Amino acid sequence: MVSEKPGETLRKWREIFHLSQKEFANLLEVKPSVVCDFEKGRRASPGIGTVRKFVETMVDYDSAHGGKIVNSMAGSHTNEAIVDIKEFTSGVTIEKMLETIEGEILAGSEELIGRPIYGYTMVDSLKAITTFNAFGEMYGWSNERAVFFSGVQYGRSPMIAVRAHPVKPRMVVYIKPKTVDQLAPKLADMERVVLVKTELDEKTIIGKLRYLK
Amino acid sequence: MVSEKPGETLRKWREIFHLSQKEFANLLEVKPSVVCDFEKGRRASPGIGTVRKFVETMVDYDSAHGGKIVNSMAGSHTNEAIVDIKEFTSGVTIEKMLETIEGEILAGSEELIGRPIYGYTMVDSLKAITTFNAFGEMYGWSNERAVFFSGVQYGRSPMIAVRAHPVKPRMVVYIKPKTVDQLAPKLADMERVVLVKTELDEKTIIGKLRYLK
DNA sequence: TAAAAAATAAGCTAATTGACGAACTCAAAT
DNA sequence: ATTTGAGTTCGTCAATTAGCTTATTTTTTA
Repeated sequence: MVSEKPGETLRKWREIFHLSQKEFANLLEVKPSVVCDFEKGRRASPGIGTVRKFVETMVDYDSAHGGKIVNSMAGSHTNEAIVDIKEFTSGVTIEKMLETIEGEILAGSEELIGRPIYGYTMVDSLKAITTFNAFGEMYGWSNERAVFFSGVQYGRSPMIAVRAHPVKPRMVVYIKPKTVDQLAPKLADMERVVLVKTELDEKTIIGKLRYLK
Repeated sequence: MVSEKPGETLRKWREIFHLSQKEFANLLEVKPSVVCDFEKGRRASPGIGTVRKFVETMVDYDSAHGGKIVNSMAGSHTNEAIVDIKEFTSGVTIEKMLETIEGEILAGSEELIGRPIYGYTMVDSLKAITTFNAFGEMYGWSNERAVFFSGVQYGRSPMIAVRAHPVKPRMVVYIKPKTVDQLAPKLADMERVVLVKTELDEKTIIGKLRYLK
């Protein structure tokens, strides 16, 4: 929608949802001419409020009819490996994060822990590897984030995965690792990632992180 | 950005790009107070033109600095940015491809242009970046392929993306670039990639390539 | 602690949006 | 040949945005 021709995009969507201008206008509680004006680009730069209203109306309409269209689009492959994924509304420093999760630093220099991160992803290590490529969906809207791995044995494969993947998080946290192989901190240093372990369990961590914004 | 609080989102992004309000305002060619107004929500529903301007400015700024941030986001999510992606049923030489798209070579030695490629991907540079999906899904069945970039400004960040990504195409085509930064051919040479520009537009190219098999 | 930088706030103008409704085109159906 | 319905155009107008300038407050940094 944020394109040169938002009107054309809007029209495409309306057509996908099989709505006439009149029907759509009724749902929106505006007159059909308004819909037309937008589609034909009389208003070149609609406010995002308007855009949101339009999109929400179509989605609501679709859910009320069984969600056929939306479901067929959403990557409904909810990845089992991803336990939790969240964005913060503002940056949280790695330092702050460390306190919150009672983490112990395994790798990462002083300068790195001042950097802000904007969200986190919690992954079940075993599932991430055995099920298909969870690493693609690991990143939310920012990769300036922390990635938590649970079910860690030696902490080798998670770091190798991070190393192999083109997108790097800023912080990797091992949840209750059995032991930590000496290779892991070395890889973390190479990637300039802060590597941390915590003895808290998954639920406790999620609970504590809820109050970070 | 199309959220309840576009201002907060905007700020988050500005911070990720490590820009002060003043710096960002300078890039946008507006006064700092304007940036503040948006971030603090004095304008609740900015036009999508404004949104686009803001995003493009950040992306351009990033490209001019090596595209670190944008490149590091590559990998996840869906594929709005991919305009077209196709596999040939047999190998087509780069030479043949050049003729077809009326391309002009910017980098790449004689020996390279005899190599066969097996498909192509056409990417909208801006969308690749603004929709955060980018270069992860660029490769089809074979990486022995051409990658077309449309919406190229200076051709810097596309080549840097290629350089950063573990999988390399054989051929990179810029569709109607504004200008081509001298860095691009250098990077292409390093990667042993044939770099080409064409003045044909996307649709024409897709049309012509349809008849290659 | 003082000075500098960054961010907010407030007030103002011009341009644009968001909405309406009436008149209009164009195809298809009667 | 006329009706119907979907879509378009356009004049109008209040509300909002986009921008400026000039303080003022908050946060950093020296």
